[in-house]
Amino acid sequence: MAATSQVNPNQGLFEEQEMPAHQQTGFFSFPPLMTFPQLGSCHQSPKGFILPPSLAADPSSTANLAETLLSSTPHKQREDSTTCNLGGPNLLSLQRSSANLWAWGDINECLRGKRSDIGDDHLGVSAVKMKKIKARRKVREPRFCFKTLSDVDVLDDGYKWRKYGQKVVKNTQHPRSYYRCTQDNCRVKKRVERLAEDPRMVITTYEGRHAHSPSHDLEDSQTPSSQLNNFFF
DNA sequence: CGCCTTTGACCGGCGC
DNA sequence: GCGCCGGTCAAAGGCG
Repeated sequence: MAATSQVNPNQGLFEEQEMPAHQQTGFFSFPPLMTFPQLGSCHQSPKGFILPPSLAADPSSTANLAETLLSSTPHKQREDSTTCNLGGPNLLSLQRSSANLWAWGDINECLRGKRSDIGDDHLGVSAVKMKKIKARRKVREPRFCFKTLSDVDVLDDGYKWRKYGQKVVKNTQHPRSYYRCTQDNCRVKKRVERLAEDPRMVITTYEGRHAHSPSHDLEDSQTPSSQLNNFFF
């Protein structure tokens, strides 16, 4: 896919700036229209990015886009959790919480569509719950997740992964797989599972940031991911 | 032989 | 304190 234009680096994808009232629900403030080299344009809705059909239909491109989004997150915000709200097959949105809430259970419920008000979930938690969350709060890597319509579980995001575990989680028919980046000194992990309601959808959750370029770069320095990463930083 | 997946065991957090 | 659950470990086996 040819790039029509490039992202203005000064836009600061995840800069916390003049958040419109209607977006102050935990979502990052995105520019209204994002154009990703080689991936095409993504219009922004109050809920996140609306992926063009060509992009939404391509799992690899979606994975690359998600990686790009995390790559462009300012350091101070990477300290927070960044999760993806799954509003639909073509919607990719990232959610910020004010604390590093390590509550996979919440995310999992989000993924299963059991909650419609994800923003309120994080912003309106009870004091008791917050206390418990803080108690279990640890220094964790930034993470985000997204879903993709795909026949294959592992999307080609340009990195090389090694599977280190598989688990059947409660109330799901499909096992969850755990992967680690094979690169030395890279502690990035990802989880892959199928959406309970729609097994055609793959839920991919990334944790951490790669300290290296995608493995494809070793063979081809002109890959989209390389361009994107170099572009943002 | 090296790298990978598989899979049961183990561990720690959490709710009751 | 106990049991459940998710996440990780590590041994074993497969594959190129």
